[in-house]
Amino acid sequence: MGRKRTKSGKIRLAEVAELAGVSPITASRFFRNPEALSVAKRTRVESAAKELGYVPNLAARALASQRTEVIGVLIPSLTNNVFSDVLRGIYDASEGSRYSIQLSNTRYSILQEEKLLRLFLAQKPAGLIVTGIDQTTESRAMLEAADCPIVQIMEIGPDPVDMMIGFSHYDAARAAVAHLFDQARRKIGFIGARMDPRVQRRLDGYVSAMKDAALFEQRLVVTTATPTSVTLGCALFADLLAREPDLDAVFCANDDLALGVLFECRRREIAVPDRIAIVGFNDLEFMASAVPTLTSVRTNRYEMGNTAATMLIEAIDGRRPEQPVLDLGFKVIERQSSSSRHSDSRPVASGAPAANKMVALPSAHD
Amino acid sequence: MGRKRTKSGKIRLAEVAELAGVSPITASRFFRNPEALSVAKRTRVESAAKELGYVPNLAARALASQRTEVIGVLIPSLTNNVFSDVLRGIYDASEGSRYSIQLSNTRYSILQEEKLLRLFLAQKPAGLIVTGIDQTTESRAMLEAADCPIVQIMEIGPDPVDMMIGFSHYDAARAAVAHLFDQARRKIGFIGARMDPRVQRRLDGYVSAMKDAALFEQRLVVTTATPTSVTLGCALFADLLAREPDLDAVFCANDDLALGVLFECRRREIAVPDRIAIVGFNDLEFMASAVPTLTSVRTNRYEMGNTAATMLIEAIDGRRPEQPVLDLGFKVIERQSSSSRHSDSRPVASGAPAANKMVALPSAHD
DNA sequence: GTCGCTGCTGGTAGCGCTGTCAACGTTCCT
DNA sequence: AGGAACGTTGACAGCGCTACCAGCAGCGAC
Repeated sequence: MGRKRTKSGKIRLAEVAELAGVSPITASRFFRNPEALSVAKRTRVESAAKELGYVPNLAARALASQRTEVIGVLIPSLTNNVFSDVLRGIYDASEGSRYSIQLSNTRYSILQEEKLLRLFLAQKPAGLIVTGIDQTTESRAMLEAADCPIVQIMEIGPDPVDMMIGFSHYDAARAAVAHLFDQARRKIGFIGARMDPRVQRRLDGYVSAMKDAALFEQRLVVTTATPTSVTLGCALFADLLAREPDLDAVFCANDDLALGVLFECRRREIAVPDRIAIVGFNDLEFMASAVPTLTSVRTNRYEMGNTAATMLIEAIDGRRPEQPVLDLGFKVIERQSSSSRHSDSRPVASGAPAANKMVALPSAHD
Repeated sequence: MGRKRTKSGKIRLAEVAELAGVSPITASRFFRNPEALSVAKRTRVESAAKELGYVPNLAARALASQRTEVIGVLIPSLTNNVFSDVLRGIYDASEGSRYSIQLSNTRYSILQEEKLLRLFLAQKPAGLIVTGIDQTTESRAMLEAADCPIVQIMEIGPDPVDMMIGFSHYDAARAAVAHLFDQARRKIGFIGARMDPRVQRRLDGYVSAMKDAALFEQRLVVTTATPTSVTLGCALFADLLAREPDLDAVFCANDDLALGVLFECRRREIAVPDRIAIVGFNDLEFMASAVPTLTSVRTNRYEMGNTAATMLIEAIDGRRPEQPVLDLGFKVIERQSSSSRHSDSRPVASGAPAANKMVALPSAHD
């Protein structure tokens, strides 16, 4: 196809305009608001651009228009599976739009977040996606003063900067504990790693549910600031069991920890769920394939990222959502690891788990 | 810190220059090449910039200098753990440099890759990181014509566009099979998903090793184009076992599949490693915690991304590496799942050329 | 027929920065 | 002493695009 662009690779808007027989400004308008052109000129510019293989110079556009077509995304981790799902949703939503994603990693530090935010804002982004609701005062002020749409993701809270999409980690944890109560479990331990604000809120939910049932004891809780891993799940569970040998269930703040607990149980020949029930959080793919299959709290991570980016783009284009705060809810997916009904020896023709029983439905709005 | 910038948020280089008592161009030089200034002016500009909270306008800089400070990164998947480690390495290396990362997802499509490449190149990136060595002819031509440094990552091959960093998937697979031979395994199955070029080369390595030992049989190979998952590992293993009940080992093209195989063995009460040995690929964190612990081929993913970005940035700044192709090697980490000795993990084979020192995988848990 | 409106088009004037080159002062050589 | 060489600085002229506003038809309303 491309044949004319052999001159020197410098196809400017002016060249397109010349070939189309219009002024540069008309050609410019074609790319920003084609409807404003007469049909005749529109087709002329279109074919001229295609013929020349014109690609707009984004830097010039940004300089002249005083705004960029960049969406800044601040997330705490690039490794955590949870965020890679969210990110995929964001990238998928940005494809086909004219916005590009600029990603930065805060490494779970709100000071780092503040620094990155300052950097982003200086470039006048078209929009911003930030993780969580626990910004520094300074960050909060910058976000509030920013003249672009902003979406906070991963959780919901009472006081959105602008838009917000997520779910209540507190309610989700309470639902997980309630499920274990349903299974007649009483001595329910909690293990958590990293203890970022969202994990902390899961712990808070666990604590409140346990207190409501007058079953809370501090020694049932084992946490660490160390980043999460399966190996860490093994170790934390070992600690918990040493403290509390009568344990009959563990609620893990994420699925990696839950898998570690499962492995540790197997290593020690502790029957799951007969002696100890296990519940994880996030419902990563492997939970349904483990043996026994592992109960978890399903969260809508891809959808969260996708919806956040979609809402943001719509807001940038002037179509603000009628409902700026969106609760995506969660579901407790009951599987063998916490089920009293012994469906243990199932047909083994395939690795696919049997149908899952849903326990709780989307969370309430705050 | 920032106090003076309350005027109107429009601090330009001219303001900084004025406050520092120099010409704008001198102030500009301060940010690009501070060494070119006298010490007196340098400190004056520096403090003026800090006082005003000056942040350069990247769009203006890009327009005037005809180049951007963007490094384009093309990867096939945002979800795969392997790439999130690589990405983390890239982002870590880019921090502190003046380059920012622009990430795009090819979704394992070389046509999509070609399209994205065209898009990137039009913006004159400072450098490019692309995955693998299997580009379309058109992509290859564009890469060759690009006037920026380029690093191909994830594997090494005979004909680098520019720089290249990775390891031989073929050799790694051969080493894995050799390890199984050492453990007196003969009927070694292969399961693979997605079958992208790198997985294909692992299969090639497996096939060649098996043929060398006159043990190759087509029915030992089960593959699918479906994206990988633990559940898929269960299913593929079930297929394999149905075809070949006498199987005594499985080499899995990645660790998710290996975990699925382990779960399926447990479900069917097949003893691992007594009846069937399992070897995975990549050595993700959980492999060391599974019960039994799972043998895998360790690859240096974080280091690959980190080194690629570091090399690229150095090359952009004019310091090209003396060695443009870097083989990061691999190690077969023997664990219980393939060991007749039921021992702890130990490396048994290493694919790194003598010239390259093996650096331990930086903790994949984050 | 004139007025004002709407729809489309074009001219002018930058956006904030850097490439290029010239000019200056100083040092060091011959 | 003359001048070459260097280090340092500044003037100028855009980079490619778009905001803003003006102009100009064509139309209906009075």
